[in-house]
Amino acid sequence: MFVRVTTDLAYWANSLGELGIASNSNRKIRLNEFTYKKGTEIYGENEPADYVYQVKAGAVRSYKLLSDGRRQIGAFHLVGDIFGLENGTEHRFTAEAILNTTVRLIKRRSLEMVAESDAMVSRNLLSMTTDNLQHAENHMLLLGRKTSLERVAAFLIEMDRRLKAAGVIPLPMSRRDIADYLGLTLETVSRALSRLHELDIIGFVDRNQRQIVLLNRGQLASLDQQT
Amino acid sequence: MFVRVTTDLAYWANSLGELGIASNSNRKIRLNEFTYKKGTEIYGENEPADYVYQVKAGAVRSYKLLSDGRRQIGAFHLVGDIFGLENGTEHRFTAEAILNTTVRLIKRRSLEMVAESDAMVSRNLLSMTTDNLQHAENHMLLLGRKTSLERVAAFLIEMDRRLKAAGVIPLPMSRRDIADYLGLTLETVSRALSRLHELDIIGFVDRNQRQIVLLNRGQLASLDQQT
DNA sequence: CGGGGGCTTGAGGCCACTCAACGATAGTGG
DNA sequence: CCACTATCGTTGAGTGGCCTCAAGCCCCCG
Repeated sequence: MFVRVTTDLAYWANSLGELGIASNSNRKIRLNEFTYKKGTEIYGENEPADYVYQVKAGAVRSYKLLSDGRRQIGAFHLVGDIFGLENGTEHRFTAEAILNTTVRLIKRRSLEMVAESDAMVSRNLLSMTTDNLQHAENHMLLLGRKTSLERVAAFLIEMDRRLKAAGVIPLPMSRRDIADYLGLTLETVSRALSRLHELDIIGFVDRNQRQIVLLNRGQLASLDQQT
Repeated sequence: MFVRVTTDLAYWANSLGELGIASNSNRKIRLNEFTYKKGTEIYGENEPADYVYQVKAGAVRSYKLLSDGRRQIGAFHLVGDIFGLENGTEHRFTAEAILNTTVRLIKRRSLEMVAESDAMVSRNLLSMTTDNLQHAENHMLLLGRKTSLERVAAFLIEMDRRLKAAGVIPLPMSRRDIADYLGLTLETVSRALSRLHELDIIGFVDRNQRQIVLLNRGQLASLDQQT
């Protein structure tokens, strides 16, 4: 019933190798790596989507802009995440490095070739797209119907799940990034975090408040009115 | 580069037939039809996803609920649209008929079997999922960052594109549905529509205000701050 | 004809936004 | 190594856009 899913570019590169498909003139398939400095753009909205990316180190934000500068971040990409995978030929978001970030790259065309002959890779592509869709669907509920406190609670729960390191959550993104992800202002995010701190639901570790520890996960979960 | 996409259950049923796969004991693949009365549930969130649906007549809303009743409609499904397609085994939305609605059904398992051997159907599945994802991505921007007037303008533009009939837009859904789609209250939607009417951007045709005509599409588009 | 649902409109309230000030920190250049 | 500056985060005061509550109209439908 369930299909094993390998969301790793290395697997796909291997598949390319096994198929005897060489990238450029090399016989061996090589995953190219590239490092982006903090704050730099990886690709822009509506640019041709020639590559697919996987975060090796660092963190990335994907966002859309309105003409007057209002920004909506659609997703954060953390270590291991694959992003920039589009079905069409153009990127639908702008992607920027939040920290100095190293990514692995694979040519979109190569990936399409693997998918053509490897049903498992093809299934993985669909599965990844579905995961993205599911995330977007849940996020629509958050953006359309949740209060500021519920949004921030949901955000912390998501980040706890995705990047917990020894009990603390080392957030790579700023309050403004969080706000633009949650459809709030940075002040509202800050006030919500202060409130959670007052209530002894979260604790701050470092001075710039980027490391957070969950003191009461149950209470946090109850603040986010899930489904 | 571009692949022809056939988003029609009839095509998939044909593919099943060509593959010699019969549904149940019948030799011929038959697309079952079913009619739901206005307001009835087609499937519920978290129910097993055994079927995929295509709207033949009527209209459908897909939504998520919070425990206290807050509702977020993720999409409206109009004539021709396919919905209920999940990659996992469970539906992620509740689907309800807005009007008396006739749907065509196909077994999910059958569809998976076609996709297994027909690369084109497989591509179509990915393409449909991508379309849904793209819609959700745009909707996140709307829900997170647009004003009430911009949301309503965007809604009218979307509906104009999707169900225009001889210049007028015959909206199947109530103000409450529109509000739950746009992350607003029904009163705010009503006020926005009145405002657009005052500005001579839209006109009402019938008494219950469900038919709308766009008098100035350009002005409407400029009210919705696209990308 | 009576009841109920859908829509509009008005009055008032509240939650998140705006504007502002301030402290702390990290990055920069001398 | 140390000012200097820009950036980030918090907090307070006041505003405003959307929500809440309410009333009334119209139409559909029993």
